[in-house]
Amino acid sequence: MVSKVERNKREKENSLYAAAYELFINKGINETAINDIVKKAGVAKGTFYLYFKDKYDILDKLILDKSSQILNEAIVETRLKVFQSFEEELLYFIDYIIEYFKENKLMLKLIYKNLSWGIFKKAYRDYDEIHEIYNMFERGYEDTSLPREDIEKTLFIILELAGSVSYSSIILNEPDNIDEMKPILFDTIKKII
Amino acid sequence: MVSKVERNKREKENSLYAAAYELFINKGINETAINDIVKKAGVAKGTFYLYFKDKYDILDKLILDKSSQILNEAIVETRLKVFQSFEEELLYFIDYIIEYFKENKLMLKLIYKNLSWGIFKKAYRDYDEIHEIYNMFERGYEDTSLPREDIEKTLFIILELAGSVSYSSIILNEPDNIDEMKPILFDTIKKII
Amino acid sequence: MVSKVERNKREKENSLYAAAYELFINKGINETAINDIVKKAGVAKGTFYLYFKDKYDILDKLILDKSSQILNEAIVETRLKVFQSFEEELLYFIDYIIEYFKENKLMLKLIYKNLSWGIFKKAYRDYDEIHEIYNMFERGYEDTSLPREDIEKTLFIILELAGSVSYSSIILNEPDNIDEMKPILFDTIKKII
Amino acid sequence: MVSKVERNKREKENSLYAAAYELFINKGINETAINDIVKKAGVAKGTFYLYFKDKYDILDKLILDKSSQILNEAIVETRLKVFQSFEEELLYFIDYIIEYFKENKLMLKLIYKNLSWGIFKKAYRDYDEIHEIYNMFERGYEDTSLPREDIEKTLFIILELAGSVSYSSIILNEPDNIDEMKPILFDTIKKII
DNA sequence: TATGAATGAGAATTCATTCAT
DNA sequence: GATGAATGAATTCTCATTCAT
Repeated sequence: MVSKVERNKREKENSLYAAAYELFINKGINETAINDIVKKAGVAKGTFYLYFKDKYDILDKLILDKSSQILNEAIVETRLKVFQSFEEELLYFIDYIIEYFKENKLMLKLIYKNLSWGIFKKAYRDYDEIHEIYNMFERGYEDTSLPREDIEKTLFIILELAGSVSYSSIILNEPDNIDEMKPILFDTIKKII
Repeated sequence: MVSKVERNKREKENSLYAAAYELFINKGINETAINDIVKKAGVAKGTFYLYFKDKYDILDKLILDKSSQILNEAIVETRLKVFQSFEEELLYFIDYIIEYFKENKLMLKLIYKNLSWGIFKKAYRDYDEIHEIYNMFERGYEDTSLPREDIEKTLFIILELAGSVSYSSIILNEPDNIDEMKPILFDTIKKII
Repeated sequence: MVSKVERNKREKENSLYAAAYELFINKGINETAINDIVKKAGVAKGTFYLYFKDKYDILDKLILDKSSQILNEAIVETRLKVFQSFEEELLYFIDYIIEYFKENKLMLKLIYKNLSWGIFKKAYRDYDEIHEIYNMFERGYEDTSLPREDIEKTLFIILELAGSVSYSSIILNEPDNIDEMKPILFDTIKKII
Repeated sequence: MVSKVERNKREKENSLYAAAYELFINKGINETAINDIVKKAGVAKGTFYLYFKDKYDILDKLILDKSSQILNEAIVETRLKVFQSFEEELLYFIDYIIEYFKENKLMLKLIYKNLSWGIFKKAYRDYDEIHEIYNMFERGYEDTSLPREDIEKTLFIILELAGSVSYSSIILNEPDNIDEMKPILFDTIKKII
């Protein structure tokens, strides 16, 4: 059973997360002070330090949490569908994430600029569902003689490509908006796999 | 003739650039104070504000300057060589930049995290040599029926891909070091064009 | 019961008020830096911003406080006396304030140059005693058919007159010192009421 | 004959005056830097110091100039008219100034808050026309046995009264707007003389 | 006279962190 | 665990004034 005290702790921590997310998104990270976070969260300044080391600690945890969540959602959704080919499956997965970020531009901004592979590797260890991305990809290549490492690297390259092109087109509309870029991006990915 | 005063101004401005670059690279942007910059540059604090609005102003100008410079160098070097094919030419150009950043990791870190396409578009307008990248690419496609815009977008995609993969492998060794990644990156580019 | 913390806060705030007053009076407002205030008050610089927005915030509050205090003192003293006529009562009240400022020239200087009617209206709302001035005046006019508004305006005119003449004669000895000006000022007021 | 050099000097000085006036009026004195003034005037920073000691030097001269000018205008206009009585004449004179400031609120603000009697006495010495105010007043009292000094003081009192009431009603609409205050102000002045 | 780049002291303000309650 | 007043170093930025040209 979770005690009342325990629940209260969780609530405080969560309100800190929620406040920090809101502020990082809207004001930017540099412009957000711990003071702002605790005020918005409705807790005392000292309380922040009971849960987090500093601003970058809560930022990292936030990024990790949000990005894992989105990836997981995309995986779950992809698994629910049936596809004719691996290509179709992969593009559906990527498209799902792109559509998500189209609706959540600010979150994309926050995540993309601050998601380091260091954080991501942690997620890879801790969150089982993330492995599923790799598994899907590996299944797609199981008939080829490509060494396992090269498969991994190719996956990485595709994800980097999709990530950087999406970021640029969604956030900056450069070189064009995401809907114009998608066909070319998808064509390019098809060529790669 | 350039007057003594004019020469003196240039010197101050340049020493500010040099100092800021050194500090941004080694200490990081957040950790560098205007105070640090002027001290290193050997000018008075007020002098900084004579030339720049704030820290981010000098940063933007620095990024623009350094990245244009590198691109230009790569273009010039590529033009000096003779190639059998467009593919060979493009890869030489990309390789030149990758090799440059392999030797200047800190500069890559500074530029990649802070180069916005907004800055870059400015460079595209102001620095003639940058157009040359596009021209090279266009010549490569002159026999195809691809519309001009799609050529542009494809170039963009290739540069984004090369950029993000290089950054990740040079700076973070993820998913592997740059020398291991290069063959796969180049293969991928070949598939795309 | 007032907690220790609460008492401590009050002490800090008061020492800031006292220090600011001393400095504004003796050095002038422009010449007083926040630094001077906190040093004199014996608190940390940040503490100032815990209580006040900036220099003009503490100034306004100070002016409001001091002027309300003096007005209140004058009202209380006037109420203690018995007068033959309203004229006598009003002149006693005005004289009380003039005499006070004769002894506190610097305070007069500070208040007069910075007391805006905006601040004063706030005092009128918040400090009950201030209403008493108006009540006294109204009683003096209760037999006349003058509309209420005109009574108010006449009071205003008399206070403006007394204020500006006192300021000029006490601070600048213009056109003569206050003791020479008083008979004429009082004659003038008698003519008005 | 005025040399070209001489004319040029005057132009610079005048443009400094004009710029300072504009800025003092619109931004306030504290918020106006010498930098702002020279920029607006289109002269070099050093030039300012060839003509003025500091910000308060140009301010004083400006105030003196503007207020003398207005007084003079009022005097000239008053002299052009014929009046039935001295009372009528004085009120016309005061009304002229009030109407002027009704149209130039910002100038009133600047002048009233910064016109010290010290400056004004200087004007009294230097500008002949100003004596005319006193002369007009004295003529009004020439049949009385009032000593000269008391006449002067009464004039002073009336001007202070008119000044402070006008300022308050024009700038702050306190206790009412100037058009509502005028009848009472004029009645009061009538009672005084 | 006129210029305007350079100065650097100093003013305002922020903010992470501590710690007594 | 939770609080929030207090701290003061650090940072940004301003601006009057000088002086070589």
